[in-house]
Amino acid sequence: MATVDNSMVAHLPLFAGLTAADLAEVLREARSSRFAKSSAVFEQGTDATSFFLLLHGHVRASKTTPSGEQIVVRYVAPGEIFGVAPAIGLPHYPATATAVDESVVLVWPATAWPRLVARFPQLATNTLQTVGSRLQESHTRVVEMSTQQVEQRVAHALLRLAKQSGRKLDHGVEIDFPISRQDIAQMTGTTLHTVSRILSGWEQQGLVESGRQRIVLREPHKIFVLAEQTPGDNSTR
Amino acid sequence: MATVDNSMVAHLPLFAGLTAADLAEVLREARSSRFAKSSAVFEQGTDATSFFLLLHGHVRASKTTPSGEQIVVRYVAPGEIFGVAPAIGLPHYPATATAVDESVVLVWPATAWPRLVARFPQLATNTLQTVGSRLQESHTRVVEMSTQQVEQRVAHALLRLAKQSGRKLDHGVEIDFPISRQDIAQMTGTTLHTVSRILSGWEQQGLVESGRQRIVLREPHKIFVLAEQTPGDNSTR
DNA sequence: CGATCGATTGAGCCCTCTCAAGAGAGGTGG
DNA sequence: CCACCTCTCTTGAGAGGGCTCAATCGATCG
Repeated sequence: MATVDNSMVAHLPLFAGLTAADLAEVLREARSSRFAKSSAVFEQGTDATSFFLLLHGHVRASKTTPSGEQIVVRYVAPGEIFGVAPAIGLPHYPATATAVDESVVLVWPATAWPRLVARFPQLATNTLQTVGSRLQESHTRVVEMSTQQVEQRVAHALLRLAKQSGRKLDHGVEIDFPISRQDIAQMTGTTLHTVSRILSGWEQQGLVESGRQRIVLREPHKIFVLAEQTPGDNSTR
Repeated sequence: MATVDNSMVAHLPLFAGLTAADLAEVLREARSSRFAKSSAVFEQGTDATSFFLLLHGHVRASKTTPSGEQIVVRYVAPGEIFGVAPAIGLPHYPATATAVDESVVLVWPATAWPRLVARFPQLATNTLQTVGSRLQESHTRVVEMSTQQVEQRVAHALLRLAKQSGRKLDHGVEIDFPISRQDIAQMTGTTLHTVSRILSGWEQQGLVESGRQRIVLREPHKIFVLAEQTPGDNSTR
């Protein structure tokens, strides 16, 4: 296992306020690990024995209900921490993490967390900010699911994915990892059929260009307008 | 402003790991404040100048969308912290906090947070756990909104409220603060009309007893069964 | 005792889900 | 390299859960 290149991760929010020496000390406890496309990094319900930082690739965090339905919690982009169950005191992972790409992650043993936090309190503060912004995102999602129609929710979801993991092409912005209609349905609380119909409609209007697990936003601004439009604006809900 | 009674709050998770002397030092920076029923503790979008700990009463955190729709983020019970925007690095409150009861809170100035955390790192760790569990709750809500029908969501919401703020009566469990059909609708992503119809139905079956801003669960177990039942269990969603 | 706010309930509609087929794309093994 | 197989996507038809619109009732409070 090679030493991690410190300079690559030094600027990440997780390590804000740490000196180079501190960083080296933190990284010394981590090992890096590679995950093939579609392989699981960890499974919902299993012991939370590690926490992670994504270096390359993309990871999908999803939850499965007792009755077998799945929902996508979030997509993790490079530079983000995930599997933070140990940091928030959960003995088991509340979700499954799957590499959707060939992915490389840093892995710390859960037992390192208390030690690292005691030594570098900044880590706790930085993680608190990260978890806090995820809480905001989750609340945003609740608001959207409560107040918007499916088409608006899908539009918002795609815009967010494009912002987080978009690759600029000359004819638009492409979501930088394989994503299916089913995935989008699980992000927006609908069915793959409805997502398919919506994307087909957008395709005919020239808003998107999409195929098998692949979506290009051709007219992000028009999609944004779609996302914001309130069909029937009911303020009493 | 009287000194806060330390023994009342010493056992709270926020202060876990602090000595009595530490606690005194933390509390010295807080003042206590009273809020009348229906008054705002803080408003969404305003500067996050303080963070709070609820001592008595109940506080509703709600978000308003640009188009005027409201959703209830959570109800705060005594002993919980709220308005933690300063701790998670938000310059403005992302929601409005309203006392639904006559309520008493401890108030710290936002500027105290960095100082307190530097001096007592345990505070950051403890807050991280709190924010983490709220993230879990929010995800649970997303899962429910994605996979369950309105009746199940209402059942879950009421059971949660009863567990968090239920008062045992001889004929059931009463939600310990005023809560309207509208509030429940805003917690579950539906309309007050649908909530009203559901509760009317339950009332006829003897599951609940309810009135103006008042709900008693007469048969918590039967409501639990209702909450878990999956009408049409669709595992492909 | 009037006014305001919350709750109830009916009627009709529509957005989205469910059920059902089928087509296309990509991967794989012989 | 081709045939096959699987996985994803598409699309139609029909049904229904919950929303919208509308009106009324009841209770609480000043």
